[in-house]
Amino acid sequence: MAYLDRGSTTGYGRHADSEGDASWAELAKTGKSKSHRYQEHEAVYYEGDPADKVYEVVEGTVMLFKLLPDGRRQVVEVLRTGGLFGLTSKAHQDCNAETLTASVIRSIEKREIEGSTVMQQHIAKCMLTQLETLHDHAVLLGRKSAFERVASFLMRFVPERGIVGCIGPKPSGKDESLIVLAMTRQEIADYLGLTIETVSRVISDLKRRGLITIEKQDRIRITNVCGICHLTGTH
Amino acid sequence: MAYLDRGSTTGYGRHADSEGDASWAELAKTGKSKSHRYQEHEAVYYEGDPADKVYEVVEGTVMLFKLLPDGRRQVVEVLRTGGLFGLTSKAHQDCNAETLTASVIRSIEKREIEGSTVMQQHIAKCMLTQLETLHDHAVLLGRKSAFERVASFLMRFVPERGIVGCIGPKPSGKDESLIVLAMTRQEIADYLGLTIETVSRVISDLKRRGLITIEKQDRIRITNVCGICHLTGTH
DNA sequence: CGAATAGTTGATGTATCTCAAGCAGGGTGG
DNA sequence: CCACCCTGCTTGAGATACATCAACTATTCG
Repeated sequence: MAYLDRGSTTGYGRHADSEGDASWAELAKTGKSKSHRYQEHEAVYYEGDPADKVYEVVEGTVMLFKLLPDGRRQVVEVLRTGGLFGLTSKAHQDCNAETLTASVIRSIEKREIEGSTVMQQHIAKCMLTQLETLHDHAVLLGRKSAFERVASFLMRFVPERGIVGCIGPKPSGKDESLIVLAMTRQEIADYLGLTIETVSRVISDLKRRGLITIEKQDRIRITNVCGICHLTGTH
Repeated sequence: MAYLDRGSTTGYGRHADSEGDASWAELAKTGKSKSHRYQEHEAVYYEGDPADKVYEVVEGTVMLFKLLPDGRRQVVEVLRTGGLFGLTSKAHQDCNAETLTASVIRSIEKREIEGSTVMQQHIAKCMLTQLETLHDHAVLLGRKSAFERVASFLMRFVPERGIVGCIGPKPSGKDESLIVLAMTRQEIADYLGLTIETVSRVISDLKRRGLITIEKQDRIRITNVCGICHLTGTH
């Protein structure tokens, strides 16, 4: 695997990297990493905690967020299987980390990593993807309307669509996709820099326009993927 | 230098890392990196260009920005001496890179880096800082008011202040700082997710309140650093 | 000096927030 | 099993911060 891979086509928002898993598995065998099971909405660490470990989402979903003194919250990253977090150049965590769903998280002492080139390269690869995701998110937060934010958010869950070179719906029939948000309205709002009411209104409106149907609060069926994609502002 | 340094106290927005320079200088000696001088507001590369090099700001300031199809622009990073860019996991650049001031930029082919552990560690260190900066910026874009955004922006230029453990003004006399923005109002607006008019109004208001004085458009004297700091929303 | 460019200021519009009430689903206990 | 409650979500009415549109002013540069 090349250090700065020039051939990958990792999609928007995907942090997983199957190639890299080998190195973690290897470390796990040597007993140098610890896995731990977390419940839904359980804190992994808090901003300011000593930052001596690196964490990997083995299973589940984790969010990183920051709080302002008056209670305003911004979710800065949402990590899925394969995502790394706890990465910081400082002695203390810069974010809070909390599970969104029940999760399994593996942690490794940072000093263990110093010896492993493979690990370092895997971490570098993950950071590159995170950097790109954060760039896209800055555009979303700085320049997109509420509709565009929610549409972009929904498209994150549709694999192989909404990315460069998207070929549109399969010629065969329906352009649907069932997605599981695994986030409350409040978490979505804090991720998209909106209020819970605005998120709710936009979703209701998309429903009214026949672009989506709500199956169960956090399970949404996009009945017109292309329609949602065109609302993202990116295309 | 530890891979994931647990003792650094690099300040907000500072990407420079004097320790790492040695490795670049080393590569420069071997003739594997190229330096190039750029004018003010000259493009280094465009979004979609092949991403086969890594760049370092040797001197000057560089911004990375993204464009939406309708022309909306978001500046996603502002890099100063020591900052690295062109880092991406994909085959193509995800951003546009343009100088803000006349600059000297060094570039290295990505494949040259694959052999150098020192280089890789330096890059990793820089990415960690960028990740933290982008987290802070997400909070700014997602949750801060126009006043808080501009105040936070101004505080970026005041070294050793507005960071955790800030001890306030020196007991001796004035709490001043002269800063050089090196950005037009439009660039500031596109960085802060605002319009040029809003940026202008906020700056005028800060002037009216006696917190700053404008010396020359992009040279601002903060006459009350603590006052500005308390407007950032972070403290 | 005058044109071109960048920044400021004012008047008005509107997208999103705020505040407040109502609704739905899921679990609990009588 | 159903009434009740709790929590999360939705919807409405009104307020507001910021954007937009437009005119004006300051600065830069030939």
